[in-house]
Amino acid sequence: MKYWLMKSEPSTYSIDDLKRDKKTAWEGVRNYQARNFMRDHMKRGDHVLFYHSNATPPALVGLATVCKESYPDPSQFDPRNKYFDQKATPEKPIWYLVDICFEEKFETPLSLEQIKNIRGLEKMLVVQKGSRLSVQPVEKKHFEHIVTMLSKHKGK
DNA sequence: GCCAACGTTGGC
DNA sequence: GCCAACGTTGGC
Repeated sequence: MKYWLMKSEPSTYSIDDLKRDKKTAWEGVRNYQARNFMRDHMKRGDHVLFYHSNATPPALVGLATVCKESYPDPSQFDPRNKYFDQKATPEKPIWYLVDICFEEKFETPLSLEQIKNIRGLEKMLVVQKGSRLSVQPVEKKHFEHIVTMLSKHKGK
């Protein structure tokens, strides 16, 4: 079982959107490192911290799970899509994604500012300066720390 | 293979 | 809106 953090701008796709949809395809990731995590390492049942970037304040806002393992991102083949990639073909896809399913919206988000100031979480990738990765691994101890603090389903 | 120019991310 | 920190592109 692995743990991840996925970023989304709430104006693009928020935790409330995921709550409504129950499930979503994580389209539009165009960074190789993030792609590799999704394509090669994210497994069904892995836990995901949902993060709002470019938000006021930027914060962890909920939990999701990986509910479908990697497959080619369909948006790369669609010329009308903003994520269209001319170099990609269905025979040779470049970009991959996973589906994630809604688990929980935190009653109280955990802001980036708070994470920086909580002893034990200050080493998380997301608070490192210049960490722009939109899909990133999270250490088990960090995940559990956060779930213990925020989740209704503590310690599962 | 280097690296300058450019584009993007995301906190502030 | 600014800009630092990255990642990507493409000429050489």
